[in-house]
Amino acid sequence: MDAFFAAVEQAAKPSLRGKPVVVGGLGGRGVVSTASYEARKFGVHSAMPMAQARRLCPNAAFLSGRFGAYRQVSETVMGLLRELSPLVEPLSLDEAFVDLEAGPYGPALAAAGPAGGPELVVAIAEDLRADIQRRTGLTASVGAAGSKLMAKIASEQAKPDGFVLVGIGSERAVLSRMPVRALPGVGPATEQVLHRVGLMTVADLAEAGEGELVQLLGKAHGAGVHQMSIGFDSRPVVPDRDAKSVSVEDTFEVDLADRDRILHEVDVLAARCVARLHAAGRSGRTVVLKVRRFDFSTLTRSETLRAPTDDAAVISETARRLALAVNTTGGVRLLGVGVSQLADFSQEDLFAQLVHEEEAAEPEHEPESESGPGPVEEPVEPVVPVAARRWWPGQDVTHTQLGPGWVQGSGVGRVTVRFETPGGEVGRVRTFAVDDPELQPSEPLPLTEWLRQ
DNA sequence: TCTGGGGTCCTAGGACCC
DNA sequence: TCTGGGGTCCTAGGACCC
Repeated sequence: MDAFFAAVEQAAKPSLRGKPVVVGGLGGRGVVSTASYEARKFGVHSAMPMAQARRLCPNAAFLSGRFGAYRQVSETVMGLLRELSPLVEPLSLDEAFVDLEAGPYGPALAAAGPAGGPELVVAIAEDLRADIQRRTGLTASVGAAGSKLMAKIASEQAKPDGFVLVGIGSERAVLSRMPVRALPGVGPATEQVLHRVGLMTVADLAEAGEGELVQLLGKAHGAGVHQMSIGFDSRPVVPDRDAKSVSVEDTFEVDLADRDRILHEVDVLAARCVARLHAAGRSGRTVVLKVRRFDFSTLTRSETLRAPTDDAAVISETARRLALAVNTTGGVRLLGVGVSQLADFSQEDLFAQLVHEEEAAEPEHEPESESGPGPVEEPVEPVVPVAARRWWPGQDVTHTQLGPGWVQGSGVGRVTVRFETPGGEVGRVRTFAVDDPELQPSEPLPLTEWLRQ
């Protein structure tokens, strides 16, 4: 999908169409998640500090994300992809690989031969793009090729709102002139290493050979980069990959210095992490604490338990213990709590299993000596988040008299709302007291009639 | 007003085991 | 009388992706 989050906002909010839109963290330490193409003209791009984006493009609309709405659109798009093949591998909310050969067009594609069938592929891709446009009101770009590598590169070239086919056999011709950075997996660090020895293009990499690349980049990465440089990629499209870790983290508006405050935030994060674990019906054996200090130095500390757990108290205590061993003088900018080595069962299953075993073995009952009575469990759940401002830019609201709209901004006891809907005209703006009882948060509206079911 | 959040994969050293 | 060679697990960090 093209500029996905920003495009959803423009589709939902008529007044933003054709205008620069920036979606991302609105706090003092936020970064840009997505910039619309209009905002990109000003130099705004993903991962840029929001403060810099505001300087570059002060007249843009700055919105925090509405992930529920993005997820809705994403599901519609993924559904369309699954009509093309059961083998759909999502990379994120707005991007996926599809193995066309495994789907209804597979036989026809095979019959057209390895280099043939471009007409059919073009037709499939353009139909898909039209369907996505019809169903979501948004544009998508499609790359088609004989491998994930080349399809990905083709889709980059197709953006925005386009289609690019890399025919079988033309991979090296397409790749050769590209900068090394165009290969997925070659980021700033790798690029620097390669540039330092004069390797600038993908053709240079192919010529250098696997030996030299392994020497420069290490075994796995070097071999992988070399394979890509000669256009070789045999990775299959894999749907439904199980997550290998679950983590949550928070950057604070102001660095945390107080030890008790840090421990409290660790508890809050552990609770959020456990909630996600529960929702996924999984447990984990390794607890990871992440700390980013005032100077942006970042470290992790982990502890592997004897068995997987999804118990909030166990994960909280472990994370706190790890936190106590970290030097936090100078202040903490970010804290994170994660769990890995995931197992497919939840704690309830484990207990049930344990009880069974104990009943079968001997009636002796050893109390869980985990921590005895220990410190009283603090109520970590109901803590009001710092960002509990009731109104945030972009938020969906409904007014009892004026109907649906969205928050443009709020401050000094006031909130400004624009009343417009996806299918309607550019709406008018009204301002209310922040505690106006006639104004309530509401659910995102569907972008098109098609999404309305 | 410097630098989010949620992931994946790889490497390297030390402990430990056979 | 002087220290092999593998394998696995754990921990920590780093690069990269969206």
